[in-house]
Amino acid sequence: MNPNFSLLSQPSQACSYLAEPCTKDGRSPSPREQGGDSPFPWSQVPSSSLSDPDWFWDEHIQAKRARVETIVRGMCLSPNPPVPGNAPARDSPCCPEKARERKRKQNLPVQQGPLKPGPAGDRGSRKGGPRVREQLHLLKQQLKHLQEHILQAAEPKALTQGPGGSETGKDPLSVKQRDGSGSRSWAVHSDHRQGSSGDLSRVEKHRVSEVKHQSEEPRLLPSGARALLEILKKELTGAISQAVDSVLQKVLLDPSGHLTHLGRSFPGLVPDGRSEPSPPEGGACKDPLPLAALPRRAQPQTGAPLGNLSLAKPLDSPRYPVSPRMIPKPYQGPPANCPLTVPAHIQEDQILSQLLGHRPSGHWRGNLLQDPSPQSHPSSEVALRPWRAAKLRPLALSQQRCPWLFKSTCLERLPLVPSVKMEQGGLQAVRDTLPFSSTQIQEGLNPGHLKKAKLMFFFTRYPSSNLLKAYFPDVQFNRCITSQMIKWFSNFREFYYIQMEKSARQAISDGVTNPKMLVVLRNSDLFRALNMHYNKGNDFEVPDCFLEIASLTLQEFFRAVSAGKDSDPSWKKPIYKIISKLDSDIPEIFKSSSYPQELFRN
DNA sequence: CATGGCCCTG
DNA sequence: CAGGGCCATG
Repeated sequence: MNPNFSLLSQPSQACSYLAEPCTKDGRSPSPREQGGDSPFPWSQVPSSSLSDPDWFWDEHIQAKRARVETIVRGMCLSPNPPVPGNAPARDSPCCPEKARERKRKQNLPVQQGPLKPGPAGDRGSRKGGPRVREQLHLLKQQLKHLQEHILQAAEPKALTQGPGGSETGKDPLSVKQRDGSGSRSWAVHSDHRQGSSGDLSRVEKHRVSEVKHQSEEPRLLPSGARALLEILKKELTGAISQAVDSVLQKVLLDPSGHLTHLGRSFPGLVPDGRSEPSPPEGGACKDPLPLAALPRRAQPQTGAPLGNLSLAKPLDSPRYPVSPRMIPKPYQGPPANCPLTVPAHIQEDQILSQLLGHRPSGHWRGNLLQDPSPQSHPSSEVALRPWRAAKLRPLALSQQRCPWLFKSTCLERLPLVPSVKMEQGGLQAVRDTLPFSSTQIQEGLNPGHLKKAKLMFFFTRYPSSNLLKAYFPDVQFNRCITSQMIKWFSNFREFYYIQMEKSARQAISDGVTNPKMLVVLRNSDLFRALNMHYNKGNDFEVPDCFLEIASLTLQEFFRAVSAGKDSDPSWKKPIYKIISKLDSDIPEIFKSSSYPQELFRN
């Protein structure tokens, strides 16, 4: 018995056990923290606005107004503050252009908002913010005027209310006490955090309170004035409610765009449920390491046991200095047979494919939808079936994809677009401006495809051509392409089996007798070799299931060789047969045509 | 005959 | 990794 080999009690079990030993390594998520989910002013809006005393102004109108004000303030804080002076240069390619866009947008119907945060989301928000603000501003002014009228009409007493302009003029505390909304304020607070429904319900609440107040005040007024007051109030509140609602919708939709934007780094986006999907207490086992503590970049795509987030890189990428942020660890192996991983993948796929993979086509989809050209495919289908869309419009797809594909291929060795954000900004611009001319994404397989194929090898050693077709939606498959890709995997296997055989023989010569003692760990030479081959740059977290398969393969080779079967010319066949049955499901994320982009960074 | 896998070679 | 030959399947 060689004590140097760790024991794998049950080879066929939870994949995440294998790598445990290496589970430490203090990678700190801090750098990402800064760049990632931090800058979301809008996320602060709720709290700041709620803590604002204005909220409890008993005068309902004032309250609404305060809300509007708050929202406006929030908008000002939003990612692209139009505030002069500190305009983030990185995000504004060219100011004149932006201004033009804004102008243009102003003429458009205000609808769009609820339309879906889709592709145009980013731009929409950019222009939407200011636009909404201006609308609000107008409304505010109107409100002011109306209020003045009302107050004049009402009575001098109103003067004490000092409604004029100061939304914070009044002492909120007294107000609070008066209507005993102290506790309610809290409720509202929590409501607000709930999201849209909360906001809506709050609006309702205000409406209710309106009624109450209305019954009180008006009796002091002459009937005529009272009627007028009521009408005005109604109109006012109605208008404001609408405005507020629409603004809220915008605010709530826009951020979602941003969210998805940084999806991978924004914790909130990752359903907490995600932590559950880990294998029955086992997979995550001794990894109570809360998700929060882990580099969050890894989470979203992690559909699997996070068991080994860290085993990650015992190896460091030799040549290219990788900033921590650049190590996305896109995916944690979803143990082939790990249940529970599916939902996560799906979610991830939805999110990513919408904003990553299909962002480009999404762009087109957007156009399609907006431009109801009769001949185009039913937009619903196009919208609903990204893949379909891609297939239906290969030309468009290639046209749009090419530019940035080129770009990334050219820059293959350069730090790659760190995130979607970049793509949205810079690349989108590039895409929009580059001529489609030299684009023949066509039947060509680019290095990205190869890389992706290699990564897929971690999950499947014997992919069917259909599977390949499914996972390379941006490839126009033909006989040639298909066989080339099949050939790739054949080559991958070859290397893989060679390594396995070599390693098995090595173990034998090392005196190992029990195949069960053979386990492929992340710090083993074998793993190093494999990783080097399939995951050069080490920017992908090799899934545990692969390690398990590798271990098994190793053991099989060991058995065969030590049994002297290698004298038989086709002694490997049985092994192949075994291994060929152990393919795992490939994470949905790989279906994203742009997924490999993420990994181009070496 | 077509497809796909393995093997060997460059 | 690509090519080409060989072989097993269907």
